[in-house]
Amino acid sequence: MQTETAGRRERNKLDKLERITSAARTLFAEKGVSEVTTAEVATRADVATGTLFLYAKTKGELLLLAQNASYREAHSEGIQAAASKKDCVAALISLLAPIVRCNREHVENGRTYLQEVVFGTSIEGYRSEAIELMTGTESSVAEIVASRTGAESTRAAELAHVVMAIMFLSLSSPQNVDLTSDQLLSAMKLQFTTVLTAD
Amino acid sequence: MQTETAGRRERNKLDKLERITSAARTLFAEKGVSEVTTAEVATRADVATGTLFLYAKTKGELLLLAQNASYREAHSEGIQAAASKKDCVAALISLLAPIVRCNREHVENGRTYLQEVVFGTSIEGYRSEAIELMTGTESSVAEIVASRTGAESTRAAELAHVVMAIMFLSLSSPQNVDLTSDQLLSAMKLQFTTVLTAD
DNA sequence: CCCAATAAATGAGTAGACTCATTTATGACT
DNA sequence: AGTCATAAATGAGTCTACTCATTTATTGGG
Repeated sequence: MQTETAGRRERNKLDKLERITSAARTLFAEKGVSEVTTAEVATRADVATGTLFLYAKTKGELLLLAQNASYREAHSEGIQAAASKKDCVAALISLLAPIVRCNREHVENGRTYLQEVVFGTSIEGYRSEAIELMTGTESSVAEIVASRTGAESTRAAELAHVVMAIMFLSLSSPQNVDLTSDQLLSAMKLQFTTVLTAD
Repeated sequence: MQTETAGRRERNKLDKLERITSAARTLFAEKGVSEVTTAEVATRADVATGTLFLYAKTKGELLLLAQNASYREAHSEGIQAAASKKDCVAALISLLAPIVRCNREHVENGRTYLQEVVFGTSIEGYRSEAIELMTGTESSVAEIVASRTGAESTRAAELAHVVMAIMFLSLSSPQNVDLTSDQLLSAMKLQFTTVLTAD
């Protein structure tokens, strides 16, 4: 007897995951990761503390769980916005602007998200998902570079890697914590131009 | 009555700092940061746990305290080695090779060091020292770029920033944890070339 | 030399992320 | 329905970085 929806067990898990995700999102947005305890998230999601760690192995994974969806959405937005731009740097900025803005909705959370992506330790789980998102973005960058400058695909891939490095450090650097998204984008634009133009 | 050496108090502090630095260096090198507890370091340095945190505000600062000297030395070595190189990329690799090797003496510690530099929170203390070291290295890079390519100083500074970003991510990326120093340097060289040559 | 002022050291205590032995719920099979 | 096997949930307990009220040491002045 296979019902349309999966079994009770599966539905329960989905429901808990949803409650946890939503609790984490709300609390992190309100107070910032560092001011939220895992116990708080558990309480708000109405699960035991142990249960929380069944759904996210660490507090860092919890942040990734809470934010990955937004980054995915930002990525699609960026792809759409970039499509119409002819100039390479302009296209790159259009592509990355939504990601930068997403990251900067809450500076501390955004920086912690990146920290978790690069320095986190979980092999599978939400970190892998985040890494895939980044890889996907890097591919989009490579495609833009290749199509707008006519560079060969290996060179485009190298440049894409550099572009991602620039974005990563711009968003992470403690020197930039007080900059707005637009200021960050200007700074990034300058570096992209430096890197992509002969002289 | 001003003796040659400072007062007993000052000498005691210096001595404790030396014991703590050395204990941290040894233990971190032996087991890696994550496998060493602050209590262990305190015991080995023969101070109380509370005392440890008088000398380094966090475990991360302790790592910076333990490693900054090595990085400073690596930087001087790099400057020496780069001096004789005419080619820009070759000079950059010579400059940065000692730093990369220093960082890779122990992969986990090296990555944690960088994590601490970028994401740490202490304003003054050993983190500032580490940031100054990085800034100094970036200046050396800028100087090399300016002198070897004839680029204007603003452009050289931008390129230096990019070069540092490439090094930082090369050393931090989880994808690179299994690469040797030489493999990392090759990968970096490729990216430097891509960025510094017109096409 | 003694005393007050100040700096440093101490270690029991706290907070918070995470674990794991036990309990509870679900599903499969008769 | 009843029984077993298995998956999931639970929360008391652990571990460890870090704090802070108390104690101890140093110094400079009378």
